[in-house]
Amino acid sequence: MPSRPSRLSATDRRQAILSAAAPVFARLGREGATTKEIAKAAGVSEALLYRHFASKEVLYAELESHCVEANAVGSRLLAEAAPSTATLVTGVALLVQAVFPGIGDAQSHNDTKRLVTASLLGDGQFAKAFLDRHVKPWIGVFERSFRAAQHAGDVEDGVQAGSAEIWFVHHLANTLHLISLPDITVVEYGVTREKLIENTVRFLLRGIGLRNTAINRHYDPEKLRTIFASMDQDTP
Amino acid sequence: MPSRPSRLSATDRRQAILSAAAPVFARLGREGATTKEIAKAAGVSEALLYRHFASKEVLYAELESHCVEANAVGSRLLAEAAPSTATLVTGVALLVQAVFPGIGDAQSHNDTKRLVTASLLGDGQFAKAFLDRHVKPWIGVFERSFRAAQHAGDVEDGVQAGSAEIWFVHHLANTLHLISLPDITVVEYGVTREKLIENTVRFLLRGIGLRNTAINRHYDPEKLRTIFASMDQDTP
DNA sequence: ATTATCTATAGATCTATAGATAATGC
DNA sequence: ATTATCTATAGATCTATAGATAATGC
Repeated sequence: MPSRPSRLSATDRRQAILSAAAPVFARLGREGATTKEIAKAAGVSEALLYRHFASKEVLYAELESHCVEANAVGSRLLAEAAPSTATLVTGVALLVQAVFPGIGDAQSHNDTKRLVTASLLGDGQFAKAFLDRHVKPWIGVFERSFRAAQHAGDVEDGVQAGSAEIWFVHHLANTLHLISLPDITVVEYGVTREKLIENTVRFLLRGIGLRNTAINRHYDPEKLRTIFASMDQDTP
Repeated sequence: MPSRPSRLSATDRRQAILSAAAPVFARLGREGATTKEIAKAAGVSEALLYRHFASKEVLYAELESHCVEANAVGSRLLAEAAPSTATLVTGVALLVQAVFPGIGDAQSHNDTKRLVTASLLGDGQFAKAFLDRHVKPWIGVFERSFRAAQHAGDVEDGVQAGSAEIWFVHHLANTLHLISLPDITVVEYGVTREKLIENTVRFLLRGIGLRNTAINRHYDPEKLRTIFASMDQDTP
C-alpha cells in the first residue's frame, strides 16, 4: 500500500513534511510525536525526513519558524483602521473571533495554538515570537483607539486602560479556546458558542472601560460575522 | 553517592514517589518525563517505581487523582461567605490571586497547573475533574453574590452576568499565569506584578458589570494581600 | 548525471521484569 | 518471615545513518 509518493522538489517536499508534521506535533507533543508517526503522516519514509532535516528537534524548530512567519491575521484591516471607538469595538470582536473561532469559522490555526501553549510549558521562546508577530500589532491600534474613545466621551470616568488591559482581550479568548480543545465539555457555560463569543466581547469592552451606551452603539455581532467570514478568504 | 534511602512503609514511599514525580512530569511532560528521571528525583531505583505503580502511565494517572483530591483552595472562606457585593469583590480578588499568585505568594500549585494545561492539550479529563473540584465551587457563590449586588444597585443597568462571565475570572487569571511560567518575559505589561493583579481584578469586576463606585467601595488590595497570606497557612 | 527516495539496520534510550540482598518487626 | 529495596538485563521503541534503487532533466 505505501505506493511511492510523487517525487517532489526538495523545497516542495520540505514544505509538505512541515505541513504534515504540524498536526502530529500539535496532538502528540514535542516528545510524544515520533519520527515514525511524522513520516507516516507525510507519506514518506523516515529516512527522507533526515535528508531534509538534521534531526527531529530541527524539524520542530523549523515548524515553529514556519508558524511565526505565516501571514498575520487581519493585518490588512489593522493597517487601514483609524483610531476610534468603532475601531476598538470591531477590533476586539475580531481578535476574540480570531483566537476563539466560532463553530463555522476557520480552525486552521488550531495546530499553531497548541504549539504556542506547549511552548509556554517549555521555554516560551516560540510563544513570545508568535505573540510578538501576531498579537502585539493589535495592541498599539487598541491603545490609540482607547484614547480616541476617551476623547469621544465613550469611556467610564476614572478608568485608565493600559497595554495590560488590552492584552486581556487576547488572554481571555485564549483560555476559552484552550478549554474548547478537548472533545469532552470541560466547562459548561450555559450558552451557545455564538452567544458566548458575544458575551465575551461585551465583557472585555466593559472591562476596558467602555460605557454600555458606546458598546451598544458600535457592537453589531451579525455584521462582524460577515467581516470575519470574508477575512478567512484573505489568508493564502 | 546513591546512599540507600531510608526504608519507608509502602504507603509512605508511594506518597514520596508521587511528590517527587509531580515536578518531573510538570516540567518534562507526560512523554518527556522518563522513569529514570522520576526515580532519580525520588531518590530510589527505577525498579522500585514498578513495585508501587504498575506502569508509568498508572503513576501519571495516580498523580492526577492526587492533585484533584488535594485540599480545595479557600474552601473555608467560601463556605462562610454570605452573598453580597463585598463577597463578590473579595472572592474575585482571591480567585485571581489563587490562580495567578504574586511574587511573594505560594507557588506550590504550579506543578498542578502545568498538568491541567497539559491535560487540555490532551483529552481534558483531568482538567475537567480539577476545575470541577477547585474552581466550580466559586462559581455558585459568585452568581449569588452578583444577584445580591444587583439588588443593592451596584451593577450597571442592562448587564446580566451568567456563569460564563463568572468563569472569565478564572480564565483571564489562567492565561496570565500560563504566560508567566517561562523564565523569559513573554508579554510586557508595563506595570509591576502587584499592580497587574490589581488591574486584573478591577478589569474583571467591570466586565462582570459592577459600577466603579461599588468597586472602589469594596476593593482594598492591601487588606486582601493580608487575607491571602493567612490563607496560605491553611493548606496542610 | 543528478536528485529523490527507499530498505535495512546500528546504536541509544526507555519501560518493565527477574532475581538477589538488606532492613524491619514479630 | 516479611517487606523494602537494589543490580542487572531483556525487549521494545526511537532516532539517525549507510548504502541501494528509481525517477527526473540535460
